[in-house]
Parts: sequence; structure tokens; C-alpha cells
Amino acid sequence: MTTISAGPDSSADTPGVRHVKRPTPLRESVYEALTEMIIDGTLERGRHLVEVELAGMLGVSRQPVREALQRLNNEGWVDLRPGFGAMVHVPAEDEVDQLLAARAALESESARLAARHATKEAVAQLRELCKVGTAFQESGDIDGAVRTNGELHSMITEMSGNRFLVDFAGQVDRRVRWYYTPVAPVRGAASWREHARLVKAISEADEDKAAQIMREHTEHTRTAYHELQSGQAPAAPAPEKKPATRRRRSTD
Amino acid sequence: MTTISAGPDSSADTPGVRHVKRPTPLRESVYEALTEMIIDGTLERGRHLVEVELAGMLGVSRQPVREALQRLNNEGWVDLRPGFGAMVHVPAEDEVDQLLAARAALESESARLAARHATKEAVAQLRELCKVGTAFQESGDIDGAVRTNGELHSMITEMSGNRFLVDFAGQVDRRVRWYYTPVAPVRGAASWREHARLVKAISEADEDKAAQIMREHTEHTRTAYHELQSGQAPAAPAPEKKPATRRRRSTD
DNA sequence: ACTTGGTAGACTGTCTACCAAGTGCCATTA
DNA sequence: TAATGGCACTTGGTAGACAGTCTACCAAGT
Repeated sequence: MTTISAGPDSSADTPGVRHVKRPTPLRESVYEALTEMIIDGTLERGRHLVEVELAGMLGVSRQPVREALQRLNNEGWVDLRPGFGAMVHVPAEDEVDQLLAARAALESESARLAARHATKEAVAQLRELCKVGTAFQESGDIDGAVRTNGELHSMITEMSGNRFLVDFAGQVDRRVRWYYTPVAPVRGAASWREHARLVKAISEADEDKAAQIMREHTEHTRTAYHELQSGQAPAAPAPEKKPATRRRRSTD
Repeated sequence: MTTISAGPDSSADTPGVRHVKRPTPLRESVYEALTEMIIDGTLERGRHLVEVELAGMLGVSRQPVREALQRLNNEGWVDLRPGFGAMVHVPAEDEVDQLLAARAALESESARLAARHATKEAVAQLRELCKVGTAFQESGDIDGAVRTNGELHSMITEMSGNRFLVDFAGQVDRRVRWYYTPVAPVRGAASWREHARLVKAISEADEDKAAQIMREHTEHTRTAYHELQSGQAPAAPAPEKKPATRRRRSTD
């Protein structure tokens, strides 16, 4: 279910069967709870996470906590130091950049495949999401816009029909959203215009165009991030690290 | 260290420090042992894995085994069925296809970035690998050729300088290699010609060309797989599964 | 002032034992 | 033959224990 999930319950596609209630394993809940706490800042970056402490905090024993922590470590949310414990991951400066580069590749390919496999219904849904998102944007509801943005992107990756792309893109997306929300408001309007063009390309089954637009879209987000970074950067110390010489965009 | 690793010991780049010996956590060794056994077929596909059994087999207790199994589950090597146990994953027919599609995207982007960041030394190493691989191929040493192939690809992804690409591509690669080795001999010669062209493009810092070649390269591998599949397919039952019409039922 | 050595506390890694609940299988039964 | 009930097995989770290791701090020696 995490990294490369093969969808164990493929029985779910058979209509008529509905598993009544599969009580989630505790480790799963713990995992969710911890990511949540990391994202919303309850567990601040660099903080030392102690198993028993978390266990007490969540009302479970060490084991589920350990298992959740190991998964978090595998996915890069925390760093596990043997014999010492887990620290909430402190992102390196170039990490967002790399994350966005990876996302560009993954989502661009997803868009290409989505265009290839697009159905009428799916496109209709995409259009709807676009409309809703734009409305949110115009009415100034940033939270709603961000959420809808996420839904749109994840729907497109799922339309690719490729579990691995879905899974990887999902991971990257969550990470990006973690240390990255501030950009959303700035990009807003332009972002939704690009979405509209993207959906149009998909509806026309124009693979290359869809891939191209998605790539540019992600790329714009990246440059927006860098501008924001160098513009209002007084928060972080961030010594001289070639702020203007961001040449690198050439082709992509 | 697995999925999205952030390289916790960045101290390693400082020359002069060399960590003596960090005894690997047991769960790590168990994980390695199990993947090995899965890949080499000791644990055949679909086999029911029981924690205590594995524990006894490896001379450890349940705990490390559980943790290793969960990681294997997350990465798609086994399927964990609650209350019953783990089964070695049995790949669906379209899984290789999706895997290769994901790999195409990841490695193509890696090649692009590798071309962007290529150094003289790295290119020299690539050339060397190419030479060695071609020699293996011509001398009929399939094992050596396959190994060198892996080294070349992983070196290119690492040249991308993007941890996430490296990590994802690494995961995909291992999975691909698992249920996929038979293709290597067939592709062989052509494959190494393509490698040579790829290295040339990288050495010329021609990003687009490198990406393009890598994409075609992976794509060729995929078609080779399909030909092999439909040609000598008497092993699996595999009823009529639209071999030519690569259409895939829209939704999946 | 700086190094060395030692001590103490904290936490992980691993093991053992145990229990509850769920799953799959099989024999019995209708 | 097909449904039913029961049984053995396995995981999921808990608790407690112990060794090894990591960090910090303090004291003594140079």
C-alpha cells in the first residue's frame, strides 16, 4: 500500500462484493497519525522521536510505533539513527528542487498515459474539478483550491492506469505538500489556467501535448518556489547559494 | 535508505572520516536475505511465508522478521494478508508492462539530468562500462553482461544527482530484474549499441537526445519482453489476452 | 586550557511469553 | 452434494526484560 503496492484486494473490482469492515492495523493508524503530526508541525523538524513517548501519546505499545517509524524512515519522513532513535527529517535545501524534478517526470508521464486512456466520464470529472478549483481560486478560498488541486493531480495520475506511477507520484506529492504549501497562493490563478489547457489536451487524447503541459506546469511551480525563496528569504539563514544564477531551465 | 532516503550521513562526503563498522540492524539483514531468496527463487511465487518459520530458518526471533516482511510488503515483494500471513507476490500480467513504463519515465529523466551534469570522469567511466559490457556480450558471458548493464544504468541514474530518481529507479529496477531476466540474452547486442549512443549523447551534454535514446531503449526492452511472452508462452495458461491490441480496458 | 577517563541515564534492538481475534481447512452433518 | 460447525494455525498487539550503544556530563590528570 505504500511504495509499490500491487493492489492485493483486486477482488474489489468485482461488483457486488464489499468487504464489510477491515479494522485497520494499528501500525497504519499510527503511521497516519504521525505523518499528520509531522505535516501540521506538531512534531517539528529535527525533533527526537522516542518510541515509548509516542506510544504513550497515542495509547499503544512500542511495536506499532516502531513499525510506523520504520515505514516513515523508508519514505523519508524521519531519519532513523541506529541506537539512538528517530528524528523528524530536516530537508536539505536542494531537496525540494529534486522532489519537484522527480514530480515533473512522474506526473508528466502520467499525463501522457492519462491522455492515452482517457474516457468520456473521466474527462467530464476532470472538467468538473477544474471548474470547482477555479471557483475556489477566484473566491479566495486557498484551502479549497489547494485541496482541489491535489484531487485533480491525483486523479490524472490514477488515469494513467499505472500503479507504480500512482504510488511514486503520491509519495512525492505528500512530501512536496509538506514543506511547500506557501507557494500555492502565489501561483494560483495561472496554475488553474494551465490545468484547463491540460484537461483539454487530455480530452483530445493528445499525449505529447498533455505531457508537455504537465511538465511546464510543474516547472512553473518550481520556479515560483525559487522566486519565493530568494524573495522573502529572511526567515532562513541561507547564505549565498547562487540566488539569481538559476540558469538550468533550458529545455524542461 | 529505502524509498526516499535523505542520506542521513552526509558527513561521509568529508574526506578523512570513515565510519568503522556499523553493525547492521537485524531486520535489515533479514530483509536482504528474504529479497535474495525471492529473487533467486528459493521462495517461489505465491508461497506462504510464516513468520516463525522464517524466524527459525534465519535464526532470529519474530520481531525482525515481521519488520522485514512489512517492508517487503510496502515495496511489493510480498502481499500481507492480515490474520493469515505473507505470500510471495505473484505478478499480474500487466505488471511488468507498468513497471517498464515507470522505468522508462524515471530513467529517461535521469539520462536527461545526467547529460546536464556530466563530468569528464563520469563519462570516462560510462565509456569503460560500455566497453566492458559489449565485450561480455560478444564473448557470450550473459551474466556479466546483465550485471554490467545494471551498473551502467544505475550509474546514469546516480549521475542525475537526484536522490528520488535514484531511489525510485532502483526499486523499479530490482523488481524488473526479478521477473524478467530471460529477456536479457535476446536483447543483448542491440542493447549495447544503444548504450553506446546514449553515452555519446551524454558526453555531448545533449539532454534531449539522451532522454530520447533512453526512452526508446527502455521501450525496446518492453517490446522484446512482449515478443518473448507471446512467442514462447506455453508455460502459463494465459488465455486470450489481446496480445496485439494493446488497449487495456480503459479503467484499470 | 585541553585531553582523557569514567559514570550515569536514556533509548534502541532484540528476545521471550502471552493473549485475542481472524482465517482457512476439514470433517461432520443434513 | 452442500452447508455447518469446529479446530488448528497465524497474525496483531501487549508486556517485560536485557544487552549494547549513544549522549552528556563531570572529574582528574597533563
